[in-house]
Amino acid sequence: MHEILYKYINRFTAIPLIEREMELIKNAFVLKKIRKRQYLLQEGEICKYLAFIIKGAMRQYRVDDKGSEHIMGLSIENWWAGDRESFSMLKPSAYNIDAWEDTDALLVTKPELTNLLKQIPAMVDMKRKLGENNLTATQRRLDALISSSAEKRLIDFESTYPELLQRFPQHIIASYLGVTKETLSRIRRQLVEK
Amino acid sequence: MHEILYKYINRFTAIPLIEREMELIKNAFVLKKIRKRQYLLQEGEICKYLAFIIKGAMRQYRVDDKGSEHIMGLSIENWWAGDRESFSMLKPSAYNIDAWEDTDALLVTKPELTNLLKQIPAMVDMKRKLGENNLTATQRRLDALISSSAEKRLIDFESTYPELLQRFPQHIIASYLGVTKETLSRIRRQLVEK
DNA sequence: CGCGGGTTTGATGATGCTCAAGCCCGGTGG
DNA sequence: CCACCGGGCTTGAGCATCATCAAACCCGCG
Repeated sequence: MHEILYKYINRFTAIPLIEREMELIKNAFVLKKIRKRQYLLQEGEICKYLAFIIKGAMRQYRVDDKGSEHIMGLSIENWWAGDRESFSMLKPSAYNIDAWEDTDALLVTKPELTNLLKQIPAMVDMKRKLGENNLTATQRRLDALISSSAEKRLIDFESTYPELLQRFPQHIIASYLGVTKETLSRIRRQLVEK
Repeated sequence: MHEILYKYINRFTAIPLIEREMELIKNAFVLKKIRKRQYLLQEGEICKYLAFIIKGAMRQYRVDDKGSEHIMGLSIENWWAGDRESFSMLKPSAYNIDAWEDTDALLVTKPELTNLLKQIPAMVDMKRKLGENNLTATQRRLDALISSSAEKRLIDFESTYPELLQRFPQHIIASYLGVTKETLSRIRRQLVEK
């Protein structure tokens, strides 16, 4: 189970994990099975765990005053789930995270992660690069929202995240892109008609 | 000149800077005066410097195919300027950064910063928190874009960044919020009429 | 005085939302 | 085997929001 995580970490660093480090990781990351529709985090709670997804699919979203959901993030195998703001600052989260498919994830708490970072240089590398990638991805999305049409955002999304397209229904993708499901449907038709 | 930076760094850490560390910082951060309208970074270049602003105001923006500008970030005293994606990954930037007012900034290169991080624990703390804050701010902006009206975005902006309101003209703020200057103008009138 | 940058206003049109209805399809239970 | 149900997707009509384009205005400054 944990081998997948070791491999993942090694992809980020020039200093591969050694036996002792894998042992530490194995103890810190606990396997949790999360059923479809089950919450990993609910609005108002502090995000206690970061989850590395072994199998399955999760979504992070906010519910507005009118009751509609807005997707902030989607994650599948080999991705992370968790509200980093709440996790790192120990503040109540504004978001919900739940499983869209039955999911196996490895959970780690903040104290345990901090501890690992003190002892495992490879994980420091990973964390740094992960932070960079995250910021980059968020900025791209922001950029697209202020400067591109919904059509362009869809095209970009399809080429950037083809894996996600096949795992989540259209109304979820629509919300991620910042449009309604009806609008997404119409945009898709227009694209086919070309 | 560098004292402001020392103070800034100390705000992020429980381990205050010592004499020797300040010396290192002083050598790594070079003062640069940037005239209004002068570029710190142009699209296509690799972002060689992170800039800590001592005095003045800068903006980061993208120019789309139609030639209109989209503001990605604004910074004034005690903030940073620079394209983190380009800086950390050494990739050509999609953005321009220029001075909106005559600006004094302390510039640091990536090798120098890396070196400082190896030697100064306080700066590691600062970098971590800065990263967290940055991601948080970007996520909030993203959230607002997919789930709030332009009116709510303006109200939030005014209460979150009152300093910026007084330093940048409305058409810049409008672009930051993802609307045109005309729309912003009308929204403001509506708000006054209430 | 006139110029330039910034802001406002108006008219018009595009884009995307809302609400409501119908469709498609893969279960599930009679 | 069929009827029905629910979730997801599509379609249409009407409406709200916002962009675009053009013009006027305002004001500080050379």
